[in-house]
Amino acid sequence: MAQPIYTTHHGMVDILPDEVRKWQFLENLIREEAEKFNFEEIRTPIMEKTELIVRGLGQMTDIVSKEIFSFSRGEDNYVLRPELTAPVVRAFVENRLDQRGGSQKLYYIGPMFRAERPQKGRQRQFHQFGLEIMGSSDALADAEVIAFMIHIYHKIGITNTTLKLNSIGDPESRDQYKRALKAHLKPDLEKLSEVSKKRYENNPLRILDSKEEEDRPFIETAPVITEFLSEKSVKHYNKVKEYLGDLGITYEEDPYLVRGMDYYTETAFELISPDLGAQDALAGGGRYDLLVEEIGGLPTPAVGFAAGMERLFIACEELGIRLGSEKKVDVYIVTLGDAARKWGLTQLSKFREKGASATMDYMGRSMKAQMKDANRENARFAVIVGENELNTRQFTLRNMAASEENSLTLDAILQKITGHHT
RNA sequence: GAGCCCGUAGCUCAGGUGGUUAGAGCGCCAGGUUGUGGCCCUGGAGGCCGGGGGUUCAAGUCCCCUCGGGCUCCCCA
Repeated sequence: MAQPIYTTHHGMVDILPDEVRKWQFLENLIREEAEKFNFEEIRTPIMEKTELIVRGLGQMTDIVSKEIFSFSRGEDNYVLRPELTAPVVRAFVENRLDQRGGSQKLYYIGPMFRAERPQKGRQRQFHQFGLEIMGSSDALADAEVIAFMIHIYHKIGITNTTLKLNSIGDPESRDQYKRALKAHLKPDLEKLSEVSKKRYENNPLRILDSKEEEDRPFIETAPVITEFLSEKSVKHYNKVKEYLGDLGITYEEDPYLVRGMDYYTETAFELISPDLGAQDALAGGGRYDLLVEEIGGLPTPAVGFAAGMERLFIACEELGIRLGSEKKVDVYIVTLGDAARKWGLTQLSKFREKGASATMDYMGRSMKAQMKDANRENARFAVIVGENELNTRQFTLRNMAASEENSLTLDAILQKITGHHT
């Protein structure tokens, strides 16, 4: 096929009208449900200062070290946001949202950017929705965040998921654990995979979710982080599990679950779906009690999650779930001749004012072609107007699905259509 | 960053061992019905066979390069 001159960037896709319908459906659902949970939407810029993302997520993370779209303007370096927790925290601090009192419950929907090699369920521009509760260290907050996440998938009909749960504790117990883990691995360091060798120094925890075959035996015998948790962390983790139990949410504890960003503390979780293929994480999140302070705010505990929207759609497709409705229009004005076309143009607004959607042909096509178009557009009614109708002021109203026609005045037609409508 | 697979109409795909005007279904447009959609029939538009180079009398078909796409590893949403 002849190649188009201009195309989207590798891994970035156009969302076309037929697809947008399901996006709007999902976005509306998220907004409705988030409002029910009393969350408020926050929108932040697409780009952020590089320093925020590097400090927030951690220099050594995969995202920062190799997946960032960055550019500079003058002295300043920017990145296209790869996730939204750090930007939301920035906005929280910058705008002193803590001064609104109580805990802040925020949700977001929007595009993120990561310069990875695209594959199924992975794009360079992708979309996430998520929420953050800022200001509470209570396990109730963890439970609510997880409950909302699960709730959305259940609403849609995606129920065959696994919630993986872990606690990575506070920094002190994590340091102790790191030391123990390194001590455990040290004798066999040479036998570990290349990636793991590198991580041994700068990010030993991530060795735990290595999928390299050669690492498996050493991971299996490794100490488990839960044994190193402080009393406080254990208490928190137990509370989270207790609350999830109260909510009837089942989970699977996974002591090897370590999340990709450095800012996580205590609770970590991921929602996995068997319908996604290689990229099986639908959503993930956790607690980040130190991030606000790290970024320059007052010490503020927080917890949140982010979910991939494209991945949610993939799961829907696998499960045969259709989101959103068919396109349709209430009225299609079919005209014959110039006078009728002019009449049609001026009458469209009458229908629109009454709350009905209305359209007509713009291409001067035959009546047959217009009827065909009305059918394709899924019109509920066709209003047919030619010379006869203009003279008698009696217009033909055709119910497309029923194939019934009546000759009526415009007022009667308006009433009939909008009556049906409300 | 590494591996594997694939590029023929808008879409899904046919085109044995190279052979003359490159096909089908769906979709699109028009006609059959001088004022009536979906079904049916007929016709039409639409392809530098992703691009470049090579082999050959002859390349959609064989070889090389390149671009684009898909999947996988790593990691994440």
